[in-house]
Amino acid sequence: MENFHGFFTGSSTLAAAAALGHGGFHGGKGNGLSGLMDVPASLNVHGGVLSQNESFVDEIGNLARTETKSEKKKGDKKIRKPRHAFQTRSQVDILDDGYRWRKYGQKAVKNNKFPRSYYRCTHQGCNVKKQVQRLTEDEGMVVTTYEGTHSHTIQKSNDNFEHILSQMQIYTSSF
DNA sequence: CGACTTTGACCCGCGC
DNA sequence: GCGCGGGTCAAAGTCG
Repeated sequence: MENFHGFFTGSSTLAAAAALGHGGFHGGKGNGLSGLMDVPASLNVHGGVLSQNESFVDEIGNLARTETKSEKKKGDKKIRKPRHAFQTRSQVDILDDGYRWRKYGQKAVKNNKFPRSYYRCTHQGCNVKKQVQRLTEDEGMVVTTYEGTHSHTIQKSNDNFEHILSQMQIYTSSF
């Protein structure tokens, strides 16, 4: 699972945890979420928000889309950055992973009554994106999809996130 | 006043 | 070609 190299810089614990999930997540179109795998875990996020269930899915993105329009004119490659879906049971959409995110869009998605929010890492030169989406079937479930890899360290104090990680329990019996 | 959010418009790929 | 759906832009608004 080399794709998680550098993912969540400064917290190899989560990278290792994410490596547990080998999802058949067909990203992009259709009911991609149906391919998510559940990895029972317990976690406290944001100090007070309860999480009872989580799952990780990694995807080697192979969709035909370049990142920006400016690059698009010459970019003929169909290579896309790996995307990593992170499913969490939480009452809030925003999981504070230590990075600073700026919201740049929100769209209503089909087959889902909740909108999907698009965020970009505000660190200069870091074009990591993430999208946050709540499931219609279970509004307590939030899916966060990361795209790209952070090329810098976490700007905020790691303490909170490390605390979260320390409380994380990954059950590997399913794999 | 700077950083961030909101929101409608725009762009693009894809299926018909 | 057209319409639809997903993703992004950017101006205006909001907040600390």
